[in-house]
Amino acid sequence: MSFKIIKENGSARLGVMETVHGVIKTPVFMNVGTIAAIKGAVSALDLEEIGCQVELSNTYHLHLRPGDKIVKTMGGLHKFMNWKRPILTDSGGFQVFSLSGMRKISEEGVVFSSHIDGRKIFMGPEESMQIQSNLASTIAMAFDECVENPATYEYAKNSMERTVRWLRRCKAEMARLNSLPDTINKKQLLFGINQGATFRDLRIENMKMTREMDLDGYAIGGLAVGEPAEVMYDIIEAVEPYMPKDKPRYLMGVGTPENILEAVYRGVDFFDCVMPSRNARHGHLFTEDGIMHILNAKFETDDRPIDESCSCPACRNFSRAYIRHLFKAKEMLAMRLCVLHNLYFYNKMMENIRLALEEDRYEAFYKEKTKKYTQRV
RNA sequence: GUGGGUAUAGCUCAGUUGGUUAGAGCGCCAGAUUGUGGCUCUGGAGGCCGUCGGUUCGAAUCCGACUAUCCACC
Repeated sequence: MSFKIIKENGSARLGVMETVHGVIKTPVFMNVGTIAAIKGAVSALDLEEIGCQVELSNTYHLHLRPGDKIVKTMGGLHKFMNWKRPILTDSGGFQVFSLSGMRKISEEGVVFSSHIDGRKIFMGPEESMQIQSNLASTIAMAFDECVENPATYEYAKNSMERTVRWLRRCKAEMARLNSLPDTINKKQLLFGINQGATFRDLRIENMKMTREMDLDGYAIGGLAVGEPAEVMYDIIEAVEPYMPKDKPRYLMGVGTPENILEAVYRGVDFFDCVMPSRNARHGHLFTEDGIMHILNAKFETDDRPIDESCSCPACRNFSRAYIRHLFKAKEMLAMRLCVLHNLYFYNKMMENIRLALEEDRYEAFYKEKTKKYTQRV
């Protein structure tokens, strides 16, 4: 693995990361396909067309179904879903806390009940690494605890320290797994995750300990969980000076186009978010002219595409009126077209961000786009 | 034509022994959604209670006629 910064505009960075599954140009948005498929009937075949560089899948979900051992038997995630480019697997830490009603956390790990059938499952740092090794993703995420917002200082501190101990165990386990003969991807990379809730000192303390471990990348987790956006930006600014310059930075689960523009400005390279795909399934679309609700009555006889400046499969072929009709009729094609559009928009936005960085005009670019992307169509 | 049933929101229907500004679900209109349970949540608009008349302090509710509609039988 190598990561190179090609250009800097203030804190914002234009970079290139080389992996065993190909090159990733940063800043990048990773397209979320939790269960090895993008929701909305979107396959790996479509991902190329909408400009996806990295696909993101989930340890927790794939462990429960079909089971990581089955994926390994099938030759790993890449072969299983027919996607040759980089894949990042989320560790499952977030899902353990967001999806399972019942869970018990200890130093060893977490006991939780499956959201599918309720059976009890244990997952700790070693289990998460083993699952991700079986999935054979390009990048594995460390197993962490995502603390709820708001959190008390004491809880956030204890949890953050435990996350660091878990990270050490993740690193050791990955080294062991990558040296085994039957491991599919022996060059699997590991990103650590910064925690500490909304407390600047905890975030910084955590980052100092995390960077000691010399990881392949550094993520900021536990944000965009209900705190105001200004708090999120403030935490990024607090942590950024302590993150290694020569390694990729990943802001987990973020966010709106505005959030991404602001975070790139503050030095973040990787993003992922369910927002473009989930909102697409509910008719909430992102366009160059702002946010559009395709279900609004005013689009009933609108013959124009969703976004007249867009070249996605939906905009090249279909009208607002037609897509609105598909939604009203609960036709799956409506979701598919809208998911394709929103992901195309996000990937194109990242491409435009990289172009602006290349041309040393990011600051003006992001201010102009932030204004446009937050208005309504 | 005869007998019986029904008539309340765009649709399907609740509505206590008659008692304030008549409700629900769906639909419609609008908003939310941030390391995904194809969800879920939050607001809003919308009714001359088929029509006319009667009983009553008071009628969606009781009575009569009419109209529409459904079922059965001629």
